[in-house]
Amino acid sequence: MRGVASRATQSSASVMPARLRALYTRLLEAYGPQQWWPAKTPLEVIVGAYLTQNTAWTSVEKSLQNLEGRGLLTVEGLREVSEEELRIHIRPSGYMTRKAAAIKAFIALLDSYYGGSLEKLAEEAPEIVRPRLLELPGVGPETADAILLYALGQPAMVVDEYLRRLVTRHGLLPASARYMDIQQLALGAFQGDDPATRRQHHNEFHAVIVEVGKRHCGRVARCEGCPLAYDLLNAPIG
DNA sequence: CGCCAGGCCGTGT
DNA sequence: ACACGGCATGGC
Repeated sequence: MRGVASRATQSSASVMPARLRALYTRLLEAYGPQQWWPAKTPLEVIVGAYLTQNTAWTSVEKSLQNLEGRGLLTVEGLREVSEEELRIHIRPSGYMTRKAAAIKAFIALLDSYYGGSLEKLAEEAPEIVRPRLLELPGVGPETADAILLYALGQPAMVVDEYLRRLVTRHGLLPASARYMDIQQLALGAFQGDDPATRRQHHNEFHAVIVEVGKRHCGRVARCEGCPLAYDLLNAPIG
């Protein structure tokens, strides 16, 4: 017997996902499908996911071009390049020491468990892949889920700072909500859909959330060009 | 100039 | 378990 708190939680468990889905629908109608991730290959998605950690995407693009121009945006290229040289190429995206080591560690995982094949990695069950990714240096829950969803085609749900603000500021979850709390809520918003549709919604949700964040013009004041972004992300708490 | 960007990690309570 | 600072660089 768990009392009123339990009943309140169970009630929230059904209504909050519906409210979140309504917010998602508004965003999608306002901004349109985003066709994410902005990359040509799964490996480019993965490298981009590392590089974009706390970093503007424009900076990531510079690094990706540095790698692409030298033929290093391949598994073999990243395997053969020295970590020292890799640092130089990814320098525009910051944290070059950590990120170079992290990317090297991913290639090492790919080689030791999957024969250097991203296809084999994608065939592995996400329940196995996610914890393996999380053991890697420089991979937290958001990077792991971004790789699962956008590079490996799994129905993962990415929780970023913008989604956290969306759900807390609209009172769907308390400000103390953790990553997995928010992820469970977001997964619940689409659990009625068939798997393929669900994966597509997960894809578009994170994509449109980031698009809103990009257009938001800073988090303090209302921006003339993006009133919807302000309303959805900077809504009064509760 | 100061703040921020599509986080993660080590350390101190 | 949780808060907090450091990590590097470039854009605005």
